[in-house]
Amino acid sequence: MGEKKQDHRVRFTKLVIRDSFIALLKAKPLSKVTVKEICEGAGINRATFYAHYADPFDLLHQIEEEFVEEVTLYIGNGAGGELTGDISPDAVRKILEYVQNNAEICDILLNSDGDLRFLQEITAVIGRQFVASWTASKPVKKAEAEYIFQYSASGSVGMIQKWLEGGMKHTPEELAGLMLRMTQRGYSDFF
Amino acid sequence: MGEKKQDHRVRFTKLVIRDSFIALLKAKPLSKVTVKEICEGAGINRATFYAHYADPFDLLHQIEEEFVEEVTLYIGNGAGGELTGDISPDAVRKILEYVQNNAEICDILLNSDGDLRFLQEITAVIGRQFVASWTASKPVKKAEAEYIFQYSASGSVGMIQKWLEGGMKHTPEELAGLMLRMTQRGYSDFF
DNA sequence: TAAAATAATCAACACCGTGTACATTTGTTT
DNA sequence: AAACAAATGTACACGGTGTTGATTATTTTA
Repeated sequence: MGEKKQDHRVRFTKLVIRDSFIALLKAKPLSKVTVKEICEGAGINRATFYAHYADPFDLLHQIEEEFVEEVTLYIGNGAGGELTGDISPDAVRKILEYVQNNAEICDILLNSDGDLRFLQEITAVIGRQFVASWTASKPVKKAEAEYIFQYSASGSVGMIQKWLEGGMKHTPEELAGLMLRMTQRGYSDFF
Repeated sequence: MGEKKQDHRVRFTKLVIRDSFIALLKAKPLSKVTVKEICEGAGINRATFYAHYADPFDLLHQIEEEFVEEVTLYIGNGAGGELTGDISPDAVRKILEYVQNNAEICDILLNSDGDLRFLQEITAVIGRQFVASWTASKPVKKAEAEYIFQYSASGSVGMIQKWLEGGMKHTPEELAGLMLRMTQRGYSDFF
């Protein structure tokens, strides 16, 4: 957001690099993707790559950051922004729709040869939202709370992974419903 | 198990390689660990490494396989082997104790720069156990079942991750109790 | 539109880890 | 002691890396 509009050339370059990179990630793990390959696939000089990214990891991180930004945006204003004590079904649905619309990248980031650090980051983001929602409405036994939220967040992300893996045969609404049901049921005993 | 007892030299070599490797993994991600480093740390010739492993990934996979073997072993005979319909608290406790006793490797495999494929494998193993336990005792609505089991398995593994991350300040019993409580509560509504 | 600024290209370079080969030395087993 | 297996040392070609400096192309500005 703080970024200036970039040169058309830069926009184009970053775009082809990104496309080539993702195409490669569909076929092999990050660790085996070379800068050379990326540039050949993008039809770009290798020196140009280094003008924008330190290495393929750096490139991946930038893609991941974009993703986190988008998701936290959706999380922030689910049904309108207010904390109801329950996680807003609307927020969950919106996130799932976003995942659906970006299935290609999501599958790469969350499944197969994805980045575990990133998975933990996403899980933490979602977990934090659970914490915010629940501690606002009900008192929490601190000791157990962390584990419970972690359980719920990991479980939710795991559901999303399975959903992606299976080709998203269910609607975001269906999945959101199931997810909230599991989550709230898990909490009901503790607070 | 099917392996013959190895030459003392081989045992020693594999041991020092493994130790050196793990030490490196504590400091940097697998993708940045070189064969050269491993051998220098192990005080071993590079050619010797290649006599036993194809590359560092291969080495990691062998370590992971050992781990999975152990865990599936504990899962199989929790309270004695029979399926009660509930997941045996004893089995869970034993797994957690194993994790505790091998905290160093577990932390490397499951947290930080670990292998996402491996995480999914472990999750699948645990999920399968949930399936076996529950479908044995109660009828399941097939459509939702997969997601629910995935949720529970991911949640459980997530709890273990957090436990490791925090330095295992709680006993295996405490964690096992919390885990089963979350899991069974999640199911109670569906079956 | 011309000039200044920025981006991409091209070619060349030293560097380093890789994987393999083969002869040699060390140790294990029979 | 002899036969075998494992580890060492050395050397090699190969390929990707990251950087540099000069050149060409494109965008911005004055």
